[in-house]
Amino acid sequence: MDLYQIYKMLLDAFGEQGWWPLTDEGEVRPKHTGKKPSKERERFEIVIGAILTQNTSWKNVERAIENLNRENLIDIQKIDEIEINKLAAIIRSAGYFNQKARRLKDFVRFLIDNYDGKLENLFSLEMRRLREELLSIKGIGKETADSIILYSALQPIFVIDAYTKRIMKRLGLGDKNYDELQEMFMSSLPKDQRLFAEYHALLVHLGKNYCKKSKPNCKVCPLNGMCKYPDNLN
DNA sequence: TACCAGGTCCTCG
DNA sequence: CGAGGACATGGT
Repeated sequence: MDLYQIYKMLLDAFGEQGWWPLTDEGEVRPKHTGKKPSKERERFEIVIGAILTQNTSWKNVERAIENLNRENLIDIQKIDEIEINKLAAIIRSAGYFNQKARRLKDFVRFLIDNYDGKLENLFSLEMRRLREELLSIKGIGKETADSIILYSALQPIFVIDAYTKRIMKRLGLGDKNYDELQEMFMSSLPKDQRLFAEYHALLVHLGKNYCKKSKPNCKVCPLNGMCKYPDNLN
């Protein structure tokens, strides 16, 4: 049972997830449409979402993004200009709002200082270099950097999150750290952005609805047959 | 009520 | 390096 077969089982069970959620023109609420970000505004919305969702449920992030949309703040210059306390109040529902307001402002400041305030300039870097640049920004760790690279810059890197770690551990595929898990996925799968995006989304769906931290739904889990702990013994 | 949610930084050993 | 605390809201 290899990682690609697991992918196919999840896709079979859940269908296409349509990540990353994006806000349509004229709307305020992000939706999973499967549409790739084509405009700067859409790419930036993904960056914002990736930062706001750090250790926070997407539901809470969604409200914050709705607020930002209403105020037309999904804009690099406007985030740079707005007073930090006002920004913090607007993203309040996302939790850690003071810290995250600072991180959003740090990100756009970095972009303005080094890349003429344009994501396209930053994203034109080769993937490894892009990752180094993102990781040099305070508040952007591995998962956030990789989410931005995969879903906003559309380059093929595999995102590891708490769900992925928990699922791999429970399946019996190893209690590994971020780098080890990423290496495991990327060395055994075709380096394809679409595949990596869909796979990660499927793992999130599995982790959120089946392989939950407490009270997992092992009985109806599509991976039950190949799991090391099919009855939640761990 | 306590735990959980699509982490990261800082400090300390 | 890895463990432990801080950061904070909203749902169950």
